[in-house]
Amino acid sequence: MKSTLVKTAETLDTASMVDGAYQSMRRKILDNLWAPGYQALEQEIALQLGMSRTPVREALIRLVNEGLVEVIPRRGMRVLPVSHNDMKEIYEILTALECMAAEILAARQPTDAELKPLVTATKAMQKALDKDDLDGWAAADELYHERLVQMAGNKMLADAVFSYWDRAHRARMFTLRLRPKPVNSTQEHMALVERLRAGDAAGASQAYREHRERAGRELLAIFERFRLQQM
Amino acid sequence: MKSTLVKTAETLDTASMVDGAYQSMRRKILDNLWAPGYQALEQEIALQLGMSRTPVREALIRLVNEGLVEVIPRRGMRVLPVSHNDMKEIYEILTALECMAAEILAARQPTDAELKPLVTATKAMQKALDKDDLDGWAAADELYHERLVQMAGNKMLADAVFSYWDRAHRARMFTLRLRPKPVNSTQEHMALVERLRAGDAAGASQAYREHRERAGRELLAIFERFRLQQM
DNA sequence: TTCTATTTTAACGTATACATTAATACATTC
DNA sequence: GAATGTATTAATGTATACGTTAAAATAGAA
Repeated sequence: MKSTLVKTAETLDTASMVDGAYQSMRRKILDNLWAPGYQALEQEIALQLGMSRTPVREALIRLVNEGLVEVIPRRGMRVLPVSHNDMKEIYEILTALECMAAEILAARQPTDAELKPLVTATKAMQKALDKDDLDGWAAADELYHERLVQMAGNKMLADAVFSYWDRAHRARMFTLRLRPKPVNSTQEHMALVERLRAGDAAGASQAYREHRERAGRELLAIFERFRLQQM
Repeated sequence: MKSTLVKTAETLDTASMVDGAYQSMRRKILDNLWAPGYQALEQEIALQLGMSRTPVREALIRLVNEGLVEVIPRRGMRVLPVSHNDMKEIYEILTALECMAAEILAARQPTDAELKPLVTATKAMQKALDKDDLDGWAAADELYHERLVQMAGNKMLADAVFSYWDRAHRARMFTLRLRPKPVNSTQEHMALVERLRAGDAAGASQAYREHRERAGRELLAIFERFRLQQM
């Protein structure tokens, strides 16, 4: 029972409580604090976040749309596990979209200056790899792909890619330490940069595709090796 | 001022009022009853649909996510126009996703029985074209593409495609009578079916791509010819 | 005991209430 | 008359109220 509803520290930084609820819940899911299968009632969440059910419900609608949770009528919301098949579907979509991004970018003949962030990110990957800093490697890898997708200039495409990344994020983090050390990644990334610089759309697309298909294969192989039905 | 809130005819057929509100608004937008730029307050819509603001708000969140409307703090919701650039972005995404669908399907070597719906739809297109029934042609064309995308078996990909179709729907309908009669469509569709039957993934993708890129070019050309900034 | 019928509970979906605040209208000053 | 400050209005964002109904619990019968 709250006497007054003032904005708490948790919600102060965001514009609205709906937004605060959305970000807070999304983070909990991505960081695996709310593991796949985790259930909670609207009321519980509202209490946890220090707000009423209304903004929580509205935030949940967004999360449902993004495929991160489901809402079961009297069971509350439930964090959706990602199945082997989900993973396959997501990687097919990402392959299609990111290849298109690479192609668009190559067709635009980006200058060296434009391409610099990609080179920088690749160097950071190599440096992290040399130090056996897998988290650092993953962060740099993500930055590279993020930049590349953004540079293509198709905002909707970038948003879609980011949304699918979110869904696969947990699995990617989980497998990070289970798969072979990504020793070829640096050279693959640089090769792609070369194609982009050369304005070779087909080559860039092809390079990206092989890169992505290998990543997808490795990830799905781990699912099978560890007999994971979902995660 | 309503004495009692009973379910009206409009909402009876749907599970929930949120769903009813969502479908009703979506339809109004796709059918251009709520034209691009149309504005309405939550309260007005609620009154129109015979419900309170709550389900209207929740339905609006979904429409915002799908990119059909925006909600401006004190101006109510507004139906989003689709700009020339939006159109370009949407067609790039659709090209990527639908080509991937064609490729996946071809790789699966679909049987003649499986491919039959595509052949049927193509025949319906030709028949409609012979009768100068453009609406019939468009419906059959849409069915063909819908089936193809569904047959690829990637549910998420299909959902994404449908969502982007929605956004481009008004523009497609508008240009239907402004562009050259689609005399090559039948033969292009049949050619694609042939590639699918042959299990030629690269060929299917390529065929789809040319088909889509031409459609995109024609549509964007009409935008320019008629000096449309948006629609 | 086990199965069925009934009662109770509680979570949700929706409606309503209310405080906040942007936008407008109005008044006042120079 | 223009510009600035104040009062009013009204739409939203959020909280709360409430009826419905699925699920759980209990009671009763076989």
